[in-house]
Amino acid sequence: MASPWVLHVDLDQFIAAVEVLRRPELSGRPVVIGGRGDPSERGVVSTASYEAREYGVGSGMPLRTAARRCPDAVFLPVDAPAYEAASTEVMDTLRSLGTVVEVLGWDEAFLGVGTDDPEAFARRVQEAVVDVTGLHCSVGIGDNKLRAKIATEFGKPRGMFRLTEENWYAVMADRPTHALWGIGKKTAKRLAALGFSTVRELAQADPHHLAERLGPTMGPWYRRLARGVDSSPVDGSPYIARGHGRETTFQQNLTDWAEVEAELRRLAERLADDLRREGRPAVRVAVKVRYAPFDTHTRSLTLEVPSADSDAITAAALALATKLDAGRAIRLLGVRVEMDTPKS
DNA sequence: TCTGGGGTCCTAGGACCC
DNA sequence: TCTGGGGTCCTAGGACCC
Repeated sequence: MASPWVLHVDLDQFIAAVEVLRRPELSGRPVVIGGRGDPSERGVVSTASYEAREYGVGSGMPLRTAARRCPDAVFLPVDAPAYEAASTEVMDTLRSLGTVVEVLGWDEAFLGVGTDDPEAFARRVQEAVVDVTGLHCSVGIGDNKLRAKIATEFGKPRGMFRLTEENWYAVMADRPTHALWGIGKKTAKRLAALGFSTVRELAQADPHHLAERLGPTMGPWYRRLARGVDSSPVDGSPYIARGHGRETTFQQNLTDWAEVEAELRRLAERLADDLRREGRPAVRVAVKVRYAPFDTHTRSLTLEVPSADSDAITAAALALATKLDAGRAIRLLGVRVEMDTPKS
């Protein structure tokens, strides 16, 4: 009888790999994709090729910093449609293997697989993906999604790694809590202040103590993460967004209020287009503002009547804008909408 | 380091109602 | 009069992930 396994498939340097595929002359060179591809502009690195990472360039880093660290890198603009097309090709390939596929963004997916040889299945996945798309991936093999996801890092690049209840503590016990999926820098710091710096320490923490200090939901959840416990199923049902947002960071801060209103109109109209295409009305509208230098706020309202109408979304955004500080220079503006969540 | 854009989920206070 | 407890909705903010 075949056993249930979770495979986490993660494309290696996905965006950079897509760019190199269509420009083979970039192969082997440091390539950095981010913003509009101009490292003198405001923007951050989306993905750096392995060659660029050698210079200390990584995701989320300001483009200016990346250019300083690796002046010889090729800088390219983000081309979302190209990555979406490549992603679709990858996900279709995964589905063709006859497994449940849960998509996690452009370059990752969980597979629910019944097999007695998960490594052999992982190899089949890697071969199918590279044959069809030319892209390489790493595979994490786990007895649940959490362990599969964490395992992938140990398989990179182009490899695989198995992480289960069996070897969980051997692999993870002495690592910082930050190594867990769902614990970021802020939470790791809070946990360290409570005396929990490693996965082992967090796993052995008193759950009541954690609930008291970190909340009744989050506290016990962090402890489960540290123990590698996760019972969530691999869910292959089509993704239904809770909301959509559009935002722009300006190369020069905005100080003219007429420009602020014009930008909000544009963002609201784009969102209304998205909503109409989906055939779902918005129930809430929010405006986001980032004043110079980096002070971010949101204002939101619930619509009296759910709507996907461009005028209604725009009117809501402009009404919210009256609560902004017209005297301050603005670095970023955004509009987001939330839809009604269909009850399952 | 001078900090994008697209998302998800949790928390917490106040309003409001019974 | 000076005081309840619970439930739900609204709003703002924050943490995290890719």
